[in-house]
Amino acid sequence: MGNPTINDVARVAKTSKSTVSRFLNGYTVKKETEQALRSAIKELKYHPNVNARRLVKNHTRAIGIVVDDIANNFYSDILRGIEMVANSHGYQCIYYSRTSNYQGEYGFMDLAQERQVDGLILVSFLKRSRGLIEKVKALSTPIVLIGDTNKNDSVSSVDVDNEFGIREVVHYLHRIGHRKIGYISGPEEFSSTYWRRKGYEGALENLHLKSDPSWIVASNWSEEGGHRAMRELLNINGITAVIASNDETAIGALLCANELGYQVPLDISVVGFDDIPVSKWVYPPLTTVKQPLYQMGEKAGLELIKKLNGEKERLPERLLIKPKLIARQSCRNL
Amino acid sequence: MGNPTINDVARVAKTSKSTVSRFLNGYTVKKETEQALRSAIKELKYHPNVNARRLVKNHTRAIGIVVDDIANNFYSDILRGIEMVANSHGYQCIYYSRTSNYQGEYGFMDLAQERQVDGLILVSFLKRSRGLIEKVKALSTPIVLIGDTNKNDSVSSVDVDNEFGIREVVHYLHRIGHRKIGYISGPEEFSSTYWRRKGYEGALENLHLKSDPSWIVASNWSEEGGHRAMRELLNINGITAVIASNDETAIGALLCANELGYQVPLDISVVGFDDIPVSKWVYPPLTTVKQPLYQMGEKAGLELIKKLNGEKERLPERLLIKPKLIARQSCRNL
DNA sequence: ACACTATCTGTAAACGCTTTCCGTTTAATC
DNA sequence: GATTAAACGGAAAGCGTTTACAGATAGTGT
Repeated sequence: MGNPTINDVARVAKTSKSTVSRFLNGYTVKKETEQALRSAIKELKYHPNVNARRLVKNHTRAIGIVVDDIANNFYSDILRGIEMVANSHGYQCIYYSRTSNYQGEYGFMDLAQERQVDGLILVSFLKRSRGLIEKVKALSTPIVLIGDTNKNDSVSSVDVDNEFGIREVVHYLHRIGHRKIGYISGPEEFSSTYWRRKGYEGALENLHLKSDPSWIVASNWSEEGGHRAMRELLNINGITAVIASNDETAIGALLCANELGYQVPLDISVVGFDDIPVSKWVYPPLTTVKQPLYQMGEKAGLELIKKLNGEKERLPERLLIKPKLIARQSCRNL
Repeated sequence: MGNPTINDVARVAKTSKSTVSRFLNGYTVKKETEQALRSAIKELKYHPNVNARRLVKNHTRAIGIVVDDIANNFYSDILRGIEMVANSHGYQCIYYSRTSNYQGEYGFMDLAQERQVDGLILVSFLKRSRGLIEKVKALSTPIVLIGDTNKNDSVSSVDVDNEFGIREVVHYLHRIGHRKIGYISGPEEFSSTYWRRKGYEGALENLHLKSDPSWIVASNWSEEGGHRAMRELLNINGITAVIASNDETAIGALLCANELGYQVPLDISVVGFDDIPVSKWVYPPLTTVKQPLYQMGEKAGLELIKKLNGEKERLPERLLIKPKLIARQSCRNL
């Protein structure tokens, strides 16, 4: 009827349950007992009850990965990265989708508080609700954040080096001859908007390129927003390239240019940021900055596991991963 | 130091632990005790230890959702559907990604055997390894399959009504004037290949349309395969439409037609199957059959929950959900 | 033969909860 | 004031593990 327990295998292997337990946990037992144990386990189809084990061990060897929405596969490489390092350290991953869950946005906190997981990785590129960080810090569970985070959050986090990424773009454009470069910025509430724009402005200054406030137009990271912003930028005399602070915006810009009779990259170059899957399918294939998602996942996983392995009181760390420029066909050599 | 337990709550609320437990499990208690309990719980930040509870209750109120690969978001609406009904019945979902997991392809079976979940939903459109079904049937855990399944698997499953879907396509094409229709079939190892082709042949017969074995060309559900198949089909004299048995193939066909100087839909109409996200972005936007993913998820979740709720010995059921034709611009009215 | 480690094994308590049993208190109804 | 029903307390057993601790067994050197 019920499932076989450790007692059952002790009985058929003619030994005690502590020996069985020890064997199961990797302690050495005599050759003969080992064989008896193995055959008993096979015969009974025994599998340890993980709930009992977790109860006494007071840890689960599982980490919770909470995403805004499982249906959003922008993250998928991050998840792969986390799963990779988690598994190789003996941890299981369990996923929690914030938006689709009826316990609501904070439901994931129960995962930790009810001791279903040992630690949490929170991956989110959406705007965080105010107070999320505070709530999360109150958790006694180790946690690391991936995504749009601030320096002073005092929670461990990993993010792309946004400033570096855009700086690379400017340098690239400069190298291939561009001198008057426009910029489509993102929504102010994201710190990555700040850092990306800083990368743009810093690089311009570094290269002694001219700059002008009117060359930066604010937008909202949507295709339609990119479209509008591009129309403004196209009015600027002598502009040869525009950098959009994300790919959707860049695609909107592409579309706008086309509609207005500009040829990309002949008449104007455009570059994006993120390297979302479609960016290579649009026409022309978009030059962009690839977010190092897999590595971000790895780093976050590693950081969490370090915390879990005794280094509990380790200070919050903020890891910035350098992204890579992917040159495709949306920029012209001048 | 440690986490607060039910005993602590009892102590500060000045009641007994059995009362606390009863309260936590939804039995009615006096108004005053309820208040005392609530404030004690809040004060201590008490959260029940789910592992202890699962141990004694011998169920977890969790269902495992195993997918081929979390990174593949073709499924995402299925997942949403499952999560929706699971949550509304008090079940938690935990995801397991087969390919990315180091325990290997069958690692998900431990989820059940170690009693981490009460039931399993296996969603897979990839080719299943031989023996998977057998292994899964040996599990004492309730299970339902989503995807490419056979009638005689004797496991509950839900799938699209493939035959119906393609039949709809043929009728649609017939209605707008097409009479000579080609078909690009899929890999033989999928039962959906069989049913879709059956839908094509059946509809032709129904409508007293001419048919010919050479109008059906086998392919492999890849873009490149669709490309090759289309080249053959385009040689047939007087053909006005071709049905591809999935969207990738259809896109390959589109590309091929373009390269060969045919205009879609002017010179030839093409329709796909699946309604993958890109299908609306290609040129021209692809007419296709939308898989009812969300509903499939719902149905599967419901079926599993029925099994879990006592109806354990219910016979395996096979649910076929009717898909819907999405008419876009890749077909011409003749 | 002996003592002496070094391995291996069994006993029992513990983990945090649910549940049952039963006797007691409290409140509601007539 | 008597009767009934609802809520409660306390104790105890049990869920399936792990883990001291102490006991047994084997292996070694004298």
